[in-house]
Amino acid sequence: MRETEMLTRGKLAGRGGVNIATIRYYEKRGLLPEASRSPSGYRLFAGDALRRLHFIKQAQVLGFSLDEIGDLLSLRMQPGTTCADIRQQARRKIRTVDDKIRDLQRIKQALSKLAIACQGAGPTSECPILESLDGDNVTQRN
Amino acid sequence: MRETEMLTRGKLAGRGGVNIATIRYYEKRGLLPEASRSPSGYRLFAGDALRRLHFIKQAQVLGFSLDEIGDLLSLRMQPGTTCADIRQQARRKIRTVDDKIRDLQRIKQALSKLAIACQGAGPTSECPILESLDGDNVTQRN
DNA sequence: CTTGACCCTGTACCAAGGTTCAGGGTTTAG
DNA sequence: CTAAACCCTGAACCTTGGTACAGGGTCAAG
Repeated sequence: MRETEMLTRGKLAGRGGVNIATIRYYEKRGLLPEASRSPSGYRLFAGDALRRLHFIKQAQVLGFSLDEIGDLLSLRMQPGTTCADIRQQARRKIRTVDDKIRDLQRIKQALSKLAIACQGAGPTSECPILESLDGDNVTQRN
Repeated sequence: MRETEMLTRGKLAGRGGVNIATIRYYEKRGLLPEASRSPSGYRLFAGDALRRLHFIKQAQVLGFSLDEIGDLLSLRMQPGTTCADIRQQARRKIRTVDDKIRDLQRIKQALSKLAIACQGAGPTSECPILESLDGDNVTQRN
């Protein structure tokens, strides 16, 4: 293993595609590890912080809140937890992910149906999106 | 078709599982149709408002913003648009939905891998969630 | 040895999505 | 006829997830 390159806050932000202030914010929230510091007090992040940052951003797009993302991240990391705990947590998350996927597929189907139903060149209002999109047979967590 | 039952704001909120104030808020944002009013000024929603409310809540869980949900809803409804417009919009949405599904599947896989890797009863830190979850080969819209 | 591009901190501010409040009518059960 | 339980409005307030600012050090190029 070669010495992982250390990143300043600005570089980490740049590579992660986020605002520089966001890094400080995530660090404060515990989503990024507290960076070590240079003699002059500059943050120095190890390369794994970048991977974490990517993960956070990805999960966020999928509708996980920062708190939930914190949970996901801490599945690893916890010093007092057993593998069984982690397995259980992971399975819980898998279930909610599955639910989301199912709901998205339903939406997708509805949209496709709409696109197909809408073959003509006529005016709208022949295009019943609501009728296909709803129906309350839908996952209702929360 | 029997007369659809009219719902007051409170009933609609109750059946939709949302705060009563939310109804007013959605109405103002144009996500719910403006309700007709009783002689004394009480809102009266038709049954279709409840279906819409369900749809909004569902879509929200999936990471759509209220603005995007507004777009989805207005795919129908627009008086000036042609079917071709709608088809195009629908296809755009389908693509973003597909992306979300793909990302979720990636996360799910990672979680499954974690659950499997974590078969033992040992202590944590043998459970590398980050290692499986990331990898920057991930959809990066925004 | 200075100037521009960084970095530090604490604090203020912002947008989205709601929720609560104040002040006031309405309706319905007892 | 009155109290509880609704509903109305405008406006203030709250949480989440950031962003921006002020006031001040640091470091690398010229």
